[in-house]
Amino acid sequence: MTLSHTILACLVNSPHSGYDLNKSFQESVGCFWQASQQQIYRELSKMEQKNWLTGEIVPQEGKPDKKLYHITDLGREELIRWLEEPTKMSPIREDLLVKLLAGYLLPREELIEKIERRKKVHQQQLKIYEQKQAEEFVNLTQLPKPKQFLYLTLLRGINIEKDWIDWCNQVLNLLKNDFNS
Amino acid sequence: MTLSHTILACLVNSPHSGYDLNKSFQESVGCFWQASQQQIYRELSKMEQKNWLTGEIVPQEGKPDKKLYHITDLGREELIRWLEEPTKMSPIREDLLVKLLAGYLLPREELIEKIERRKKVHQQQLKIYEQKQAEEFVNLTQLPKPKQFLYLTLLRGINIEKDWIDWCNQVLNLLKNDFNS
DNA sequence: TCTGCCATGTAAGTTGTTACATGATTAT
DNA sequence: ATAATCATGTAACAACTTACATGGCAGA
Repeated sequence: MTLSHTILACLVNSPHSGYDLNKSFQESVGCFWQASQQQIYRELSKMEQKNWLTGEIVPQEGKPDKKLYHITDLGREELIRWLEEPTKMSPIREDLLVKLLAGYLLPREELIEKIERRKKVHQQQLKIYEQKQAEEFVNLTQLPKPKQFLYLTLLRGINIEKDWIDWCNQVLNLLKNDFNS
Repeated sequence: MTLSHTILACLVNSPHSGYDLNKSFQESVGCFWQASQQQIYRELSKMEQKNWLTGEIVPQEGKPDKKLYHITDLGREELIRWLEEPTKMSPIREDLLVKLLAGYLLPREELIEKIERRKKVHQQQLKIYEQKQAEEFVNLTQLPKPKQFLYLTLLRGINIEKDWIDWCNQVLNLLKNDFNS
């Protein structure tokens, strides 16, 4: 159950509403942890019950009320306990690779198109990350700590995307030049 | 539900028992799809009910009977239908990155040790993959098709491991030299 | 004798996905 | 008018994890 710990990590510095968290998960956190809105809200309720968080209802003008969640001492203790735990590797489950495993059942052009489409997706994502890097992380050493550590995760995102693009190129080369149809 | 399709992809060429599949998932398939023994057996039952597979009980000497699963025409059709579908990106959920996000809450040495431990794991896995590459995939163009396509997935495994190692080095450098404790 | 391999499964609980539901405000 | 943004939730189902359970054979 690490979604709860990811949420704790987000709340350590500042309170967030479910809505805020959902946006974070789509933006910064999304490069290493994905969660849907429904998961987030359900998890927040559970965490409030466990007293890892307290919810504060904040009225707003012209907008519906929001519920700001603050981390409690218990929540912070739990986060630190978990941080110190040994870390397991996360499982990989990649549809595209399964399709490639059975790729000889598809017409060659169709397969190549699939890989090329995927390559484009990663190129786009890379662009987004690199833009962020250039905009938000200049003068890295002068930034506040939480921001510095966020940078390390962005770096991972950039590496992953570059790596995917490399692999796509390798595969496209093999499919086009070395594998006979 | 892609576990079933991964299993179909494994069974296209030759029948396997649940036990065989479990081993495949630990070895070759494991670099892009992980599944536990329990998941595999449960999925096989479901697939047999849907008539994607037929089970054949094979008595053995000195060993318990095994149940060999064969793909049916329906199963093959389903696989091809799925292969042609557009492919979504798989979600990433990486504990280590979450820990890094909150890394400023841990003593610096502890964090560095975590990253170094992880780096070793990836170095070991890379060694295994590269050994495989050298042993099973010489004369790539002369190998049978299914083996050629399996190679493309191994290539992905190798890339992933190298990429992790690179990232670990980048992070270790930053933590040791640029980030003040 | 104890570990590991062969071979299959059940049960309970936690996570993740998909679809549905509400309702006001702001911008085009 | 229509869509997008803000903001929160419920319900049902599918998938995954962890623990338990059996039982014979082979080798150190």
